[in-house]
Amino acid sequence: MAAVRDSDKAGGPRPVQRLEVALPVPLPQTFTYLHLPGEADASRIVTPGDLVEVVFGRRRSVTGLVVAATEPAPPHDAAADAPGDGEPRRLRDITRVLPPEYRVDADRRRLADWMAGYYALPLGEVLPLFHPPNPGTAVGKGGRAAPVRYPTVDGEITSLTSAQAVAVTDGRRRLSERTFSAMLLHGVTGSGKTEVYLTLIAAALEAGRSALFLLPEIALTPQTLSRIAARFGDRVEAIHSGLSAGQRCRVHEHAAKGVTRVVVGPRSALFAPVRDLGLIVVDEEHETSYKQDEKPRYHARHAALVRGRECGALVVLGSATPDLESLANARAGRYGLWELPERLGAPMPTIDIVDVRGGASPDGLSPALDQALEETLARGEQAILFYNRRGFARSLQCSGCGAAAACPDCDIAVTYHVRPRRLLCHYCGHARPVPTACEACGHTTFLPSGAGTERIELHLQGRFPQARLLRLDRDTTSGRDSHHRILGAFARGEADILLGTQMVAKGHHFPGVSLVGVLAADDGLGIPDFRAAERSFQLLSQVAGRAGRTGAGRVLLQTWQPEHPVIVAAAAHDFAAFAATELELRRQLGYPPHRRLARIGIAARRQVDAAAAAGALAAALREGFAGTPVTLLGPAPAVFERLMDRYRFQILLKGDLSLSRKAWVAGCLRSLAASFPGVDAMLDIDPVSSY
DNA sequence: AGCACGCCGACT
DNA sequence: GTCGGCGTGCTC
Repeated sequence: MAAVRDSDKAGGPRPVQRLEVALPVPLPQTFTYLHLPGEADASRIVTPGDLVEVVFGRRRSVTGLVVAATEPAPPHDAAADAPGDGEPRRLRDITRVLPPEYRVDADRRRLADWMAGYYALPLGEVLPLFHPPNPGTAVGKGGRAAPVRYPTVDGEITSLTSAQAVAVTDGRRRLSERTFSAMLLHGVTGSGKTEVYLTLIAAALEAGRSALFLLPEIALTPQTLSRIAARFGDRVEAIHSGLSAGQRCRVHEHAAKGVTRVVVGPRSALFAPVRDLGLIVVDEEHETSYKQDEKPRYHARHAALVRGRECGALVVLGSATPDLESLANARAGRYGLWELPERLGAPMPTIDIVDVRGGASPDGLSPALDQALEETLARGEQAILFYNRRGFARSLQCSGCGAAAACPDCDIAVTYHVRPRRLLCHYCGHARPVPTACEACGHTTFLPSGAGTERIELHLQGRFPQARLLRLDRDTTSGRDSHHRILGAFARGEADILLGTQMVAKGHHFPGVSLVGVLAADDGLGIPDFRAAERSFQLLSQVAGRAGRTGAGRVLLQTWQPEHPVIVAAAAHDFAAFAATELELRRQLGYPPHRRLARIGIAARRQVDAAAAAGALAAALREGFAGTPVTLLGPAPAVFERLMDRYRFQILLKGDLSLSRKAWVAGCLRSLAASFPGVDAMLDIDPVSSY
């Protein structure tokens, strides 16, 4: 591993390159390595953009990005190996140069730089998004990745409605201009957004360009993939969670070589190295799953707009319930707007609000919903019931002292599950048997309080014993593909009732469903988050959209707040009314989209440590932001103050943070960790929730 | 972030 | 007596 090979048999030392390499570690600097072109495996001369494999610290193999490289030159003086001043240190050689398919080209490099700056991260920390794990390990050559084949779907729609045609015509024109533009495609459920996407993708391909099609992982159903495969055959490949590292490498290489022209996948698919990118589709653009909830905490929708800008592509954001930020951008003229107001084939379902005040039963079905369900089943039609809490009961209360069984690590009541029978913490996964006696007072009887899908399932089995019932929640979808299996079985009419959590709301076409029942429509409204209303409206609209897509459909919203503007607007299919009310509220409170948000989380094993660090950080930030338009809120204990045996505090920053201010905040967090050992701090730019 | 070194509790 | 908990220190 010596940098200088003075025993070269051809005579004279070999030329060496000095490389500045960005590595995936939370350190701001790059690292210097040496490379000897033409060594062992005839490795080539390296230029910025190449990926290399290096030994780093005690790690055998880390993938890094070359950000600077000297010309190959004979290694002469020892100073070339030493870091300028101070203690001279022998530099390490890189282990390997990855094949050219893995180079980060100029467009993607600009995206990486933007992400590093915008999210205040070292370049190396966004780097893993840009290549598959263990790049270059794909075995075999030629051939397509095996899992791309899906059965094709017959009866493709070939004629467009006039609203679709407007979008497609405008989109084609924008594609032909080969400059960046962004469009918001606002189309109600069943209005044919997908047909617009597919037609535009076809147009991009005709023009010799490539396309990226992003959608939430949960929407990556065999149904969806079949439809895309039917249209684009072997020019399309999908990325999803089921792919092995080797398969991911294969997709990556095909995209880089220009064989694959369309890449479909969840947020991570945005970084696929497709050539001549002309179109990026972000379907269900309001979905919060586009925000990654671990480092790097980026938003794929935002990053998609930047990638589109960097390569002159058309970016289409589609939703039935656009994110209010996207709506504001469209209204401000930063995005164009296409609207598909009409549902195809069937009218919008009628939505009735059912006031359950005073009549709440633990089983969750009002007389009105019970009757509607009975009638639906009698007609041989299908129903979906939505209740957004899994388990049997929200908590298990001691009937002696009233204490609810708690998680030892989270200061949260554990949920009572019947199958299997246990107490489960929904935050950390802690599970324990149901106690025979109260841990606090010794009483031996308990009260299951608050409903869950298991309890409702039990009730339905008793009430409609002849009905075939499927339950869909995280507990029934633990196995591979069980999620798709349950949805597929229901779509084929193999069950009469689908009961579940928000999983039942997400993009699936159920032709036989004529009734949707929402058991607690106001459930999400009490969440202490500024986006609670928006989430609720989106969820209610989405689940309502499952009803009657081929015939007459009916939706019942059970609620304790029948006059709540979110419930009223959802029942009236009135996105505009919801948006008007909510945007005004956001304006008054200074929340997005009127002002931007950044959230700082501080966590420590001991409460005093977290509190002290949060206080010190807030004081430093307050001082730094004095006289600027940035407002600081906090520090305050997080909504769930203790999770996973860690006490959590938070600070919110409201207002536009310049790149340099973000970098300054990130620096404050790093020095905080240094002066408060055992304290973790993280910065979340544009958080998707404020707690 | 890994990954290894280093010093205090409950077990074969 | 050790196995192993996670504090802390470093990374070209």
